[in-house]
Amino acid sequence: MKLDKLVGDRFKERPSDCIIDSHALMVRGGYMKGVANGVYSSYMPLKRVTRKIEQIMREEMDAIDGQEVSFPVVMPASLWEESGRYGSIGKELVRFSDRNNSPLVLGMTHEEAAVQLVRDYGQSYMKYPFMIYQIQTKFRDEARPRAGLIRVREFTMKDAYSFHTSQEDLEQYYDRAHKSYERIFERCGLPEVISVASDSGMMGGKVSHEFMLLSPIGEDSIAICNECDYRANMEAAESIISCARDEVSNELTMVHTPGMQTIEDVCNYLKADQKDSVKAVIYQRNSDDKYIVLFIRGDLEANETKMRNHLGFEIHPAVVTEDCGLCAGYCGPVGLPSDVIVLYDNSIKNRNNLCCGANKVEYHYVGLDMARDVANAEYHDFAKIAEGGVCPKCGKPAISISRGVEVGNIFQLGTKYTTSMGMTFVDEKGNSQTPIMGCYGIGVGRLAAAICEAHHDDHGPIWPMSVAPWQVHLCAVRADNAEIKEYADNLYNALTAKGIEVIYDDRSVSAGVMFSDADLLGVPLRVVVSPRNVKQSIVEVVSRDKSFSQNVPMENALDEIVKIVDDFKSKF
RNA sequence: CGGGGUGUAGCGCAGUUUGGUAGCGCACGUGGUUUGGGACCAUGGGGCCGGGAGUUCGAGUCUCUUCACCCCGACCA
Repeated sequence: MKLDKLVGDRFKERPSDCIIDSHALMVRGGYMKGVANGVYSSYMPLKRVTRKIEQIMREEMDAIDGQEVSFPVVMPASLWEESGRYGSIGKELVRFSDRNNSPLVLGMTHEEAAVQLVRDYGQSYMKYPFMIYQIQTKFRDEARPRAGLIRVREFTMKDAYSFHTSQEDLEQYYDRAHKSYERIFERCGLPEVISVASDSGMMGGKVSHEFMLLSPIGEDSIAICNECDYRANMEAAESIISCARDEVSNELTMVHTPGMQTIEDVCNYLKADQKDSVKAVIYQRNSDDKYIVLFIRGDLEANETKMRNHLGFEIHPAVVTEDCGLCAGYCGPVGLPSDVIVLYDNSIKNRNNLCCGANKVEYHYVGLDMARDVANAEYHDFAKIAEGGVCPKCGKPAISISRGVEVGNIFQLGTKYTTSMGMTFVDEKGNSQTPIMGCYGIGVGRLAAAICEAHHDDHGPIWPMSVAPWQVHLCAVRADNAEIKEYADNLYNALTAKGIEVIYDDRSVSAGVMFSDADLLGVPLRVVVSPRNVKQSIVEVVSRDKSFSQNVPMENALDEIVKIVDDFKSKF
């Protein structure tokens, strides 16, 4: 490819609306262009990167016995009604109608399509297990796309679905898929991606993992134990709090606390440790705005995901009105109105001598004894794990919290879709059974952005050889010089003939422009033909990250460069 | 959906307070001088100042209204 014909502008200034580096560099480097909020077109360099990522995914999916298939982007609403998701999913699912007023949806995920494709086929246990996958466009009408390709509305995803006759078989395959994912990220130049236990949310099923690139730009918080191998999404991480109890319980006493509405104010005013306080966090049920009050130790945060999972319905932070019977800022477990749902976190179980709201404006209690004063409370884990928290696995207080970009996930789906969509098979004994599913997804564009985010400098991306848009960036400095031009042309043709992917810059521009463009394209190896080098009868070969530099003799530059490229390919 | 911000050339921005010929830098075209880290001189092309409605002799600027985009939050199967 000749650089002077490469469609897409590269420029110096960072676009003002790009917050993260990968987005800015990919816009500046002529990789992509915004079309609408969260919708992008790709120019050739990005297309070549994602094509290589997709090819790696194909090879790894095929290696675990996957079969590539293709599902439709547009599906009839009736298919989604079978699983019940047509009604249960919110506005992220785009719904529209065709000319006959038949309702349609845009595919945001393809469990339904996968079951529809194989349910007639998979009627005998002998057909199992099998896995089908596709690499295709999805559309999710996200409330707030952001950060370039990290969170978009339209994106390409590799999604895979496996079908099994037993939980054991699913678990065995799930483990293979897990290892396959590790290989994919490693081959894409991101060996640092880690898997973390995650909350399965409304997808159904129990066990799931997210593959995370640790990065401050990430949208997820991850709890990592510094003492053992425990790693979990904050949403899923169990919070363990030791509950020491004072020997003597004081009497429950109401105290006047004028204007003290926050737990911090109250504790300062009462000279109490926040760990000896109970705070109320108030939510409402989405369906009818019924109030839900969570009581939790004052220094801890509520984990809304755990609350949702326990309650089994959606909630949102409450709007506390004057007449709802709850005193904002003074809400406590004693004397609460009876028409609210009350939850108690493990962190206050068995505690005594606590301070809490008195359900009376400007009053709090001290001397609260949970066992004595709130006798029939049930305690569960509703707290967010915190920095320095206790590891659920090894028990040491060694949890640290990091941010991460979710580049892939795997779920043990169970029978949610096969049951709702009536997929069955006949087992060895002639009994009808429901197949068990797993699903496995990776966002292609997000992975490309994550690679760029993890591997770049101020001047541009530094693509790993395995996903780089080209393998060699050939610069003919002073291409207006006939000797330079002829040599570089020949080298370009010879390298291309050897099957090496070369982007060739023979423009009559200054070296600065040439090198800046090369930096933005991030090709791992740069080959420079220039008057200075010709004078010494050499061709210069340098890596994009500057860790490698070698001058090869002009007369056998071709063979030397081929050798260097092969060497780089073997190191990804 | 709540809060904040921005819309002026492909990109980055000034001009808006106080209404009076549409500007600057980069990029792009042409001619020339340059040539190892985003060169220089000259000279060009490119704008419904996001859209609509108003006020006014006159609106990028004032009023109303809409739309789009960005950020924070909520949501995220």
